[in-house]
Amino acid sequence: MFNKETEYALRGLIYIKLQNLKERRPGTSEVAKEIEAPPFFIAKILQRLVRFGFLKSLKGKGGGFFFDPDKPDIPIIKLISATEGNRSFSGCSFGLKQCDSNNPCPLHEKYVPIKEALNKLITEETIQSLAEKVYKEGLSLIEVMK
Amino acid sequence: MFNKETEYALRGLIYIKLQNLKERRPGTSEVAKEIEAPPFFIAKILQRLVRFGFLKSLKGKGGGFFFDPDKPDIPIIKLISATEGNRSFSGCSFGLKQCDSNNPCPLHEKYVPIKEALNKLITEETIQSLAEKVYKEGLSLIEVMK
DNA sequence: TTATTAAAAGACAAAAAGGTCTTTTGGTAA
DNA sequence: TTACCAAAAGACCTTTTTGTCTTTTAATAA
Ligand code: FES
Ligand code: FES
Repeated sequence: MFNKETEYALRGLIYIKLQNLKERRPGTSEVAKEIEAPPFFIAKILQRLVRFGFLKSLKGKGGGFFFDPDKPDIPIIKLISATEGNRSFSGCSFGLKQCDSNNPCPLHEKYVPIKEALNKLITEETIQSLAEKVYKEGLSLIEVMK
Repeated sequence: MFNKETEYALRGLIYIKLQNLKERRPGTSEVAKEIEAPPFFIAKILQRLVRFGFLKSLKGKGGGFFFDPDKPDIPIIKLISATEGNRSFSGCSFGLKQCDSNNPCPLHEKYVPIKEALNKLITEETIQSLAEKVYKEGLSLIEVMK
């Protein structure tokens, strides 16, 4: 569905948001551990997210990552655009250069509604809304033994 | 959506099916040209499809690729399993090791219906049904200038 | 039976994705 | 003001995906 970078970014951002609510600013190694991502890789990904303006960071003792409380919520479509380019479900499932009802592929008719549902999902849900869901419903960001 | 190999395989198989209906057996270079795929790459892909049993082939003069008329239609989920492994939309969008309603990710609830629609699509449609659609509706397998 | 044709096989290579590590820079706190 | 800490930057590596090419094998037709 999404690539690894997007998955780690999603889980990482949600973890950071959750910690921010507890007045904490987690660092790269904590995030890596808690979302089960490769430590150096998540470090690089979080750096990129800061450069993109999704996150803020502080160096040195007590440093770490946090959300700017003044900024609006981040729809995950924005995250996906940043991590994988804006291909976000606009393309043709069949490989045509563009998905166009004037030149549809044989999957077009049935695929378009699915694409629209996906686009709706990633437009409506935000990092913050997902974090809230995790918090309220006690969900896990990693595999859990039952 | 799908990877390149799957896309080329899909378009290639449909093109071959369409030609078979006209009592023709296209070869690799014809298929490559008609679906706008890299010639050596589609050659390799078609070879694999023959090994998987999706297609038959004949060497030498008048040779080429064709479907065994005695075999049942091929649902595209089978093609996808062959080209990309059976990950076919069973996984978690969030990157959890498995998509499980007992340990759902925050996207689970809204993602599951989409996944089901996708699975329905790729289970119901076959190479043959798509070829028929292309034939009946005069669709194009490549980009078209209008 | 020989020339020709076209797929099969498999080595090779470029590009992208995924991941690791070291060095530098900018903060914090004692 | 120094010692330490943690992110930033960027080089480097591995694996997977995508693509190319050469050689071999098998079929056909003259
Ligand atoms: S043209 Fe292929 S999905 Fe729309
Ligand atoms: S658990 Fe993530 S999609 Fe089902």
